[in-house]
Amino acid sequence: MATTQQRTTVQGGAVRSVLVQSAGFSSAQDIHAALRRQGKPVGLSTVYRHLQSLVEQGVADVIQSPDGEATYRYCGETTSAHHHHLVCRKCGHTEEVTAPAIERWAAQIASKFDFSDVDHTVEIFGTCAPCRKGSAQSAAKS
Amino acid sequence: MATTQQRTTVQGGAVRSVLVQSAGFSSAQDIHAALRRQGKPVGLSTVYRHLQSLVEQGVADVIQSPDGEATYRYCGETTSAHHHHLVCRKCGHTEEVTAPAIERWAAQIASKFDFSDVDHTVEIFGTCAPCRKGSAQSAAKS
DNA sequence: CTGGTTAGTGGGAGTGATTGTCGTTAGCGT
DNA sequence: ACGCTAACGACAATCACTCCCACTAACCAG
Repeated sequence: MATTQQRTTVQGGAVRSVLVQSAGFSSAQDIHAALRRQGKPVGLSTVYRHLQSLVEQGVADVIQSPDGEATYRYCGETTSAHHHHLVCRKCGHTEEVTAPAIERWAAQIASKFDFSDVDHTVEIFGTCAPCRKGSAQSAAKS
Repeated sequence: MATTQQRTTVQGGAVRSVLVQSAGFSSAQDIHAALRRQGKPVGLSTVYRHLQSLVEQGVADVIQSPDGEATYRYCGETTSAHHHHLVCRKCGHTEEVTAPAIERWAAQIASKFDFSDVDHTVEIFGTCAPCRKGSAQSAAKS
């Protein structure tokens, strides 16, 4: 009743599936390209639409890459709780990290300045060991 | 010899001055508009160029606003050290916060997963007390 | 199974931020 | 004051993302 009707479409599943399969964060454009590669020429608009709804449903996370591009990652079932990411800026490999201390700190800071409805973003970028050694990391994206 | 020559231009000073005067984070476009308003029609390219160099010099901070726009803030003299921000998502008021614990935690996480060249972003968004009360805050931006 | 209703689709145009180009302008050392 | 060249600025180009709208196909009766 309350929930708007959601039709299960082929494209919706495809987008979700790509997101699930990809290891780290992928941009909408990446996903669109991957879909075409798989022989499923899903429209760009559709990709964005599904990405947005996945985010709203809480099964996907968005972070803004340093160059201002929005990147998405499937984080649904594994982590119902709030968490953050440690992302390799070369291969895109992502580790999920939780830090209760950070959450507490954020809440503390917020109350200290009397801010309400507090939200926060914490992302750590670095270079993972494999990428550091084999600087020619070309196997990331086929 | 070694250092590249830096010419002190009127426009450079103007951009910097606008950044210093503005309370919170402003987008490049905002700054450009402010400059025109002040009767200094500085070119948009020039604004971006100066903003970038200010960031490189470490006197300005950039964060990506939720809608993907880059926003800049003057953070030079007050804080030579690494710090983060608590931003009111209504009026844009910004508090600077430092958290050695966070820095330590980030470094710890990084070494745990053997990541090097680590960088991180921590931004806290909330609604400050004044904005919460007077929910009809229209005085923020003219 | 069939038909109607309408959410979902797609592609192309539109938008808005940011970058690149290149001839012109104006600091700065001589 | 002169000349060299960094900096400027207007516009074109790019790029991620959104909008529009006619078309397709899911879902629900009958």
